[in-house]
Amino acid sequence: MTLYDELKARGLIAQVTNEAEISEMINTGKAVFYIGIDPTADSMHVGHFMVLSFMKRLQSTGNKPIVLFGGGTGMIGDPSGKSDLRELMTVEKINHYCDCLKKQAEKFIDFSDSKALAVNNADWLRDINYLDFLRDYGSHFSVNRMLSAECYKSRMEKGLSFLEFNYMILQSYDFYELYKRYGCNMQFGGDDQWSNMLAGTELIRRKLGEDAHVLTITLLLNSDGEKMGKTAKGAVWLDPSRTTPFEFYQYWRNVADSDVINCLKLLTFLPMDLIWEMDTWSGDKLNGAKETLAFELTALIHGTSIAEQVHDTSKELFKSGGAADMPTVILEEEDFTDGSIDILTLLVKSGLCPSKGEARRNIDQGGVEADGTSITTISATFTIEDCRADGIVLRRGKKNYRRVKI
RNA sequence: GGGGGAGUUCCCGAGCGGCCAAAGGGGGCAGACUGUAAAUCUGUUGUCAGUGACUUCGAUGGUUCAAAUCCGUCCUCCCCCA
Repeated sequence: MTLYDELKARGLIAQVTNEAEISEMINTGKAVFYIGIDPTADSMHVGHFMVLSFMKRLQSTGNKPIVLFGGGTGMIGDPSGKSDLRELMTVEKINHYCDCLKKQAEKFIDFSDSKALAVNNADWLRDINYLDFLRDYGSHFSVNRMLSAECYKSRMEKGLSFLEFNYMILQSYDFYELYKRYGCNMQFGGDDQWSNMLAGTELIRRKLGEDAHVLTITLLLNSDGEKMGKTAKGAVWLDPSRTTPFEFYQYWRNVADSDVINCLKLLTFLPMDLIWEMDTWSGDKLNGAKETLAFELTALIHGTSIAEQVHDTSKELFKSGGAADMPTVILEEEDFTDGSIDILTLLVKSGLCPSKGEARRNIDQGGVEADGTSITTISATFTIEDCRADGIVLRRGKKNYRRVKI
């Protein structure tokens, strides 16, 4: 199976401008391609991971990736998929984010011996002269065309500022610039970037009369068509200080039956044969596929040893209700009054409940356990002695554990 | 610049000067059922305290015994006209 066929089989490819040429280039390792990442936070999330592993797949057969950090475009903000104007960030913040993202990218992509390139569009965008730019590039963009683009449509009702409207132009200019500088003739990105990316090929054609290509990567959606990689609390981050490896593992361990195979295809590097095999599984067996998914992804991002660790922890926790290694909170003597602490305070201190009211509710509803026994009254208390040694294993609901000790 | 409309608790969205901590939906959380899945059903969903207190309805200042609801100013957004 050629690389392109595999990418296709995995369902990674959403749209392409010219399949024949693109597959030829990719398969022979001749592609010089770029992917843009805008600095919107100090860590990447799952969407970025897909894009990065896509690069990795291509790099492994000799294609040359360019990672473009949006130090310039970050000043504007991409309106695609956003319902509201994003808050403008300071330059310091943008620069800082770029640095953080770059560090993360280096974990996945091999930048040694210029096998890959990292660039920042701040280098050419921030010093643009407005008038010159308008004359040289603005003339190539049709407002009518732009307005019909999918990424602006949704904003036509909510309102779109001129600032954001320019995003597409700058992204196009990036492509053009990279084409000239590095012979970069392909751009990859999330499928929501299709129109932005396409505009770039158009610009290159108009300015240089040459063809450049675009390929979009399937967005990771669940069977209901919602974006995956998000929790109630926010995104699933790659940075362990934002989303702990345990939480990360659990997120994937808990995906719906209908999404496992898709996730395995899109996110892991497991051979397709194995995934086809898993596709025939059902019931409890399919449940096992989720373990594989969670383990594989955690290993890719946090390393094998950490993946094994959280894998074991999860198993112990859910089988026997206890584990040596689980989120632990250390209490201070001051947390106790007269040598004891009540369950409500304890739940809040442990971080299991955000407020005492919430803690009270969880207890009332029979959702709290301490060391395996369910707590039935909110007046339950624990002594300092209880918290010594291994401490107390608190559990809220089915999946939230915390060990508290002094 | 002129005219009109809107800003409500996580989100959407109702809200008569007192009966509003604020309808309804979504989401979240907990319980039952299960496979750490989905679907379904039940409960719950501002904070603190055992029925009461406290802080919320863009910001700020008023009117009133009493304001999310009335008035002034400001900020933000949307629509129409230019």
